[in-house]
Amino acid sequence: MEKINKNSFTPPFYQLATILEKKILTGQLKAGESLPSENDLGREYELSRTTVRKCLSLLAERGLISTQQGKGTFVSRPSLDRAEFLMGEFHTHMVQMGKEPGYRLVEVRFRKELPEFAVELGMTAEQGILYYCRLLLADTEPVAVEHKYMLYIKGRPILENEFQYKAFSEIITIHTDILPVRSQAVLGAESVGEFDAKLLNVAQGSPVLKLQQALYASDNRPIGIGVFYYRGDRYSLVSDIHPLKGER
Amino acid sequence: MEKINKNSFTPPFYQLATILEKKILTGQLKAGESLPSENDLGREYELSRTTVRKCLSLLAERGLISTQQGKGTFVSRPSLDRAEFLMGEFHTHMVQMGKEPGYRLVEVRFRKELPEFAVELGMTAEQGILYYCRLLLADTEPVAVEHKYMLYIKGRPILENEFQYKAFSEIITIHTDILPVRSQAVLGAESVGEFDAKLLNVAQGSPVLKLQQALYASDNRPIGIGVFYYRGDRYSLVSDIHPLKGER
DNA sequence: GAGTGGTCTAGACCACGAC
DNA sequence: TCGTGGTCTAGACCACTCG
Repeated sequence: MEKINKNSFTPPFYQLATILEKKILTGQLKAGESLPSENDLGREYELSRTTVRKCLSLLAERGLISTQQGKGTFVSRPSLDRAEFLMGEFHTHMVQMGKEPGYRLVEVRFRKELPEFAVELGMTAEQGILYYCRLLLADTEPVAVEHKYMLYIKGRPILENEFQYKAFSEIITIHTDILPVRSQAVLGAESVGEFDAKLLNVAQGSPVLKLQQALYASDNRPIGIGVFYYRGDRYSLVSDIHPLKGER
Repeated sequence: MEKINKNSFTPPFYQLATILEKKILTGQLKAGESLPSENDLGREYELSRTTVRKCLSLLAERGLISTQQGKGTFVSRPSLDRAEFLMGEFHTHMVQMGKEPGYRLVEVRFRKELPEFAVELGMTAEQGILYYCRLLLADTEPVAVEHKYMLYIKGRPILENEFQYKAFSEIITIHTDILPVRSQAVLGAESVGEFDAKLLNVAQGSPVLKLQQALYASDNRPIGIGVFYYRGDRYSLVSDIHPLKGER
């Protein structure tokens, strides 16, 4: 049996995690089987129960095991064949990809009516809608178009440079004094329409990733809605699942 | 100051998390600011440091705060304007959506050569390739096509019913005796080709979500590659970000 | 050197599931 | 009733950052 090296720079909880992970990956522990109890693991590897639990929660986060109170800890089924796609801010993402992010404000305007899809999401125009449209660039090449609609309440003027980096939820707070507390995003594939195709410099009907985001106030009323169209040939999401490293 | 109710069924670490979350959402704690130290929080709310840390790790998971050893704990910027899309197995996903999942095996065959995109990913045909193609259905309607390529090594016969539910990584292990340990998935938008369009019952060139998955052995060599095309009009991914509930 | 987060221990009580 | 995971405490040592 592999032992814990207490003099290593790799902490014990992490060492134990890699040991258990190996047993799962090599089939010594098979899907559906139960692990030894936390107390047993503690005795076996001479660790406190707290440390064992920290290790197990690490494996649970990665989807390798799951726990059931009163019953035990069990090896999960899939582990691979899973994918997790994270979308942060465009700016951050481009920097990570080694590209120079850029923005071009296409239009800002006050609207009296909402587009149909926003109404379907339960949004109401109330005093009006503040709309803006931006083009997102990578190394000066267009990658995505962004359309945003938010409730217009305060008479505060709009400053162009606000749209450069600020997050949508931040802009909404400034302009409406309403705090968004919940957001929902839907990701799918569509054919790009005429207007957006021109901005993106692609043929009408080209495939795009569509991200529709809705921000909700604490009373569950939508106060801002955004739509992004990402060029299918220039933008994709990546998910990586890899084993724990023996050392950190 | 809000206090911790030690008689509540909601555990203290969770109560503290909702208190701190509220302070962040309402702007009492602004982005970039530092939280009180863990010891201070413990004194303030009469909790042990362990409990305070459990609460902070919950908020960190949700992206609300981040910690820096030796410096402190800080409020993060975005919180909303973030999205997390999880893709599990088709079967599970359909059941969650209240649909009846179904599968139709279109083709299984032995190939001597790999398609170009698989070669570009670094895969080699070696003794040959086992290829299969499935149609994924929801309530008998086609939703996606799946193409899989894996190394062929053992002379083991292929059983049709193996492809019904088993995960790709499992099938690979059975047929090659090689354990995949890492997977990478790329998600994007494309126009569907003639072959897949017919299977999906859509017009050629219709927008589809393309998921390309590669499974790697421990020596970092790709041993299996899969491609999914999901109908853009019938499949999308959803991400929800909501505040902690005061009660559980 | 003082303060911060990161890790670990030993022991306690609770809620749940199974017998 | 017993074994399981879930939570909490009080105290310890370490690694890192900063003045």
